[in-house]
Amino acid sequence: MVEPKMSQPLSSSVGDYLKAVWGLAGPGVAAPKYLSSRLSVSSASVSEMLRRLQELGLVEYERYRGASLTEEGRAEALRLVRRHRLIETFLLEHLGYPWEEVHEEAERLEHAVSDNFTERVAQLLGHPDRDPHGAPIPGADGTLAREDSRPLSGASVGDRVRILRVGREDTPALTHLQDRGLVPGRVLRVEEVRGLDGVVTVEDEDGVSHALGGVLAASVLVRGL
Amino acid sequence: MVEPKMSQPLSSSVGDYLKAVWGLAGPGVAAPKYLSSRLSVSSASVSEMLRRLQELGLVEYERYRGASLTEEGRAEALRLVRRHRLIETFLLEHLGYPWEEVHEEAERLEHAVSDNFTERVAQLLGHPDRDPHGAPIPGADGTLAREDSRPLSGASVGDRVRILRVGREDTPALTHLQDRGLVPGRVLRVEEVRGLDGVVTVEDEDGVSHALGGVLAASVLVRGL
DNA sequence: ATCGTATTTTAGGCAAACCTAGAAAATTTT
DNA sequence: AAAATTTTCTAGGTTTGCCTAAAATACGAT
Ligand SMILES: [Mn+2]
Ligand SMILES: [Mn+2]
Ligand SMILES: [Mn+2]
Ligand SMILES: [Mn+2]
Repeated sequence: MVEPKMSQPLSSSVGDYLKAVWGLAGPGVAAPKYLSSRLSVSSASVSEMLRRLQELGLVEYERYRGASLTEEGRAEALRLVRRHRLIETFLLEHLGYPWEEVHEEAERLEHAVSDNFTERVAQLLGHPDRDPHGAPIPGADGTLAREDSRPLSGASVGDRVRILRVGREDTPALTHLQDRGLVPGRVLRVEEVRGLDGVVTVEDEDGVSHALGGVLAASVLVRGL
Repeated sequence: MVEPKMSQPLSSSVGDYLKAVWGLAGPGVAAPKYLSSRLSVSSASVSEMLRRLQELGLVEYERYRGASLTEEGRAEALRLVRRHRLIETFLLEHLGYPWEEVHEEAERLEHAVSDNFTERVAQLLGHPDRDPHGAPIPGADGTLAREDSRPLSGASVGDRVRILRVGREDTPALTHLQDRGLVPGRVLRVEEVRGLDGVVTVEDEDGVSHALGGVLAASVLVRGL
């Protein structure tokens, strides 16, 4: 149990740090270096913020090692992730945003909307369980569906798979995949997995072949058919 | 002409100050006292901010008198007002918010949404020209429709009028009016305008009478039928 | 015109987020 | 096991936005 401590609402910065810790590590420890590059902030800023987050009871922090979320920190991170993913879905389905642009807008809106807004959007959307990128949407109660997907980079030649999720959020990568129709729901057949450089070649439902570099292939999460 | 000066996006605080100056004064001068009470901020903070706004070229400021908007400041204020009013309309019509609750949520969201978001919402709503409180929505080009309404407090006994707009944004007042059906569009007959205390009594379309205090009556804007 | 009150400004502080430069610790390479 | 490199932390500084207390100015009333 954690002290209630009736805190004032947390800032956008605090929220983004918590999401970043959660995003990498789940229950594990996020290194300062990772947070620094992920949040585009100096390591000095990270050190300072981690000390403050510990002060606030949101992370456990050990100097020179990094930070992991407390129960309270995890709850706050999941609350933001829920907002983020519902907002993305809303932007796509109701405002006609292009698939690759929803993330950026959601990154700001997630800090400005109320719980009231969030739940009304959830209702409007019919309580979806995945966002436009295939990521599971945490429940209002903080539960998160288990993921049974595997990276395309680990598939074998001949596998027939369906894209379940795209684990990237930068616009260039999303645009690239979108242009080739490599989005959640698409069915692929694996033509080649090259050990040398990790390039994976797949054929889509229309018989078109696509070659993906190792890093990109690792972020395309699939499930066998 | 004002220097371009390619500024980074303005903060929420700056935006709310600009809206407050615009809200009172139009082209006139807003006194520090007014801004202080409207924004719930100390007069010291107001002095400081007005100096900065002048520095940024957003207001003209004369010590001990107050501030008025420059062209650039006015444009920014109108941009925010447009967002605010479109968001309110959206919250009411698409998310089912109660009439009296839309303002508060819009006050935060107006600072977080992009122009892209704003214009997509405008399109979704069919480019409305009034928000749920009857206030005109500025165009994307910064134009604002002329208002030909008069305060109910200035009406004469026997007048038949239609509510065009409610010029309040605090939830208690809005709830009070909403409960009595005194919202934009409603038609009323003026039964009494009491010189002594300014109380105005009106009869609505269902034959129900309502007495409004002078201040409240002044914020109900009507047009003769 | 002067007094008293109300308003506004100045002075001095504080907290949140960021930064750069340099010191310290950890890790990897030789 | 040193040395070299990388990572992290500390020190000190900046900007934004707020505050209280006290001084300066303006205004309204005698
Ligand atoms: Mn996203
Ligand atoms: Mn964010
Ligand atoms: Mn409003
Ligand atoms: Mn606002």
